[in-house]
Amino acid sequence: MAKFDIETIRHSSAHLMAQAIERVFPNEKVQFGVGPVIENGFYYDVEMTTRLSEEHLQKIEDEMKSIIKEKLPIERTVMKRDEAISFFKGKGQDLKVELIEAIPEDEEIGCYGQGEFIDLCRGPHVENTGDLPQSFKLLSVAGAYWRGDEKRQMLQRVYAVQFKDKKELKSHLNFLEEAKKRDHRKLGKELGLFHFENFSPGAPFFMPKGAFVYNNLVEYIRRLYRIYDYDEVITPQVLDSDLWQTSGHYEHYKENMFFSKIDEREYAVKPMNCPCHMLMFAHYKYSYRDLPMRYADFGRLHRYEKAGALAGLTRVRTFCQDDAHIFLALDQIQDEIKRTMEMILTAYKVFDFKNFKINLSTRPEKKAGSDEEWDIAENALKQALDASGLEYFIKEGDGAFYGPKIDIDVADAINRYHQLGTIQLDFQLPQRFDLKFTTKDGGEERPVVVHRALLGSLERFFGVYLEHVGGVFPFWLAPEQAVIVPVNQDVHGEYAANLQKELFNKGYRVRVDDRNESMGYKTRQIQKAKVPFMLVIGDREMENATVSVRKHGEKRTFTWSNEEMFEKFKTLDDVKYPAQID
RNA sequence: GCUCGCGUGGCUCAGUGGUAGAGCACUUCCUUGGUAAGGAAGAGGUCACGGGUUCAAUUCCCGUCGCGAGCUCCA
Repeated sequence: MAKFDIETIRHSSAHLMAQAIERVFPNEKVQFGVGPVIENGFYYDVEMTTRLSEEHLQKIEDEMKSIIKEKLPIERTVMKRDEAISFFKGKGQDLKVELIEAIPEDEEIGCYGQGEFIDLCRGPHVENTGDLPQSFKLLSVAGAYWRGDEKRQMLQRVYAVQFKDKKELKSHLNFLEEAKKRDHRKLGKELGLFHFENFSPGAPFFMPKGAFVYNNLVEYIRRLYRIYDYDEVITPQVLDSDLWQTSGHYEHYKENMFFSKIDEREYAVKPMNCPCHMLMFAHYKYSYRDLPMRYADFGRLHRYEKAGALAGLTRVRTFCQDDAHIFLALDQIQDEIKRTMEMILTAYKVFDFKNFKINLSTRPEKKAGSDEEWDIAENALKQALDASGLEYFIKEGDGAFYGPKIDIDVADAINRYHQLGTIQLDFQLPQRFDLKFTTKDGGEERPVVVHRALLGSLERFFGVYLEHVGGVFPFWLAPEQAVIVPVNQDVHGEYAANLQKELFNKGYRVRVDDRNESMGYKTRQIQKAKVPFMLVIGDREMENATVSVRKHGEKRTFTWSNEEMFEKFKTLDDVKYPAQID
């Protein structure tokens, strides 16, 4: 199978699927849109009256396999534009005609045919349907706008995965299974961390255990703030629309905001903290000596996201960011970026994210600010990254209109990437709010603003992290760190309760399971709750001042003396304290 | 917002044009147990909501809300 690369195989398989669809529905006018190769497979967009279901997918898949067995030769033909247009018109393939019309006049039109099926295509393809491996699977069908335009009709998009052999296909399907098991929505419900209610779509309800973890994440970030010299502020939830006019959100972001009218005044619920921080900076007069000034804010944000865009904790309507805005002079950018990168990577290490991609996005076509400012800003970001020695990628033209940015995508335990941290330079807001600071020579200068977040949205991070650890929180974050199980409640219960008290007084979250249930039952429950340690206490342990330990996910047990346990717990818990500065 | 699918006790899910069932969880009793379910009994549901068809709707149809897979969006 080394004869063709996987791209070609997937591409030809897309044609194969189209041919199969036509055969499975001989009495129907099936129109084809585009059928490109994507990561792990391919899809084809079709327009037809039958709504494709699971059973249809199976039939199509079977038909594809039989076309492979027919070993149809795949042949390329070239047509002139007019010829191609009338050919596809004749076949009723209006969508294809539209595609051809979009091709420049002087270009020749390539087509590939296999048996009765012929498709517009640039190629390349395998030489024979018999060359195609059967290592594919049709996964799903979903709506997709023709040409990605929400004003055009919606087609049915059939998704498939395809690999070079069955082994790879199987491992990919296993990966999908694994991902399903780790789904944060599932884990959140199972572990009693959070859930949703119909009364407020896109708004998670964090139950006590979930709230504990959530707050502990915030506490960790606060500890970093202490070291990195941030000042936390608290700002209002609802502000007059005039403010959003000034900030530009009213103009650019109105569709995503919640409004309310009271006392004949229009208010908006804040979708971002930045305007509040701009007001704070503008409220007093500051000197160059005060910069950089760092305002951190865990304020609650609300953004109206379209109903169809909501998804678990990854896309919500109410959330909070580990947000901060840094006010600084132009020549302080580079140092500050370096510092911020260091801070971000410190946090990722603690959360056990090992791989990440750093992207630097530069000026887009539609941008605010002068080219000189952009030069300074982009160079500062570049130099800071270069100095850090980290590998990064440049995304040309992908910056925000108000300034360039650095995004960090981290890989989770099953190697899926998620964008978490972001560092964005902003020239716009300081201007809109007419921010100034006094310079050394007594003059005035406009500060630059850096928006930055380490975890991004706490909600989203919670979801990503929950999937990363598969629901098994590390000791320092676990809502329940250990459960003590007395072998016999009457004999060992009191001793267990005393040990629990001692651990409680040392600051640990430990519970005694004194329910009238068997040990096997309790073990199962504790394992399912993914508690880091189960501590069993019976005669042996009472006598020797030890505990029988079972770590989550392990079958074997071992013994710790109480002293060893205290020591071990302390080490594991200390992770939450970031390294101190020199 | 759009397309398709889904919505049944707290959870996971069966099921039916004649108003419902399992397992887990919960309650009580028995059991005093050494590492993934000891035993028994019991309680718990306007079958998401609103309308329509029908003698009869949880089941069929329409609408609303919510969820899921995508599309679009994510200055």
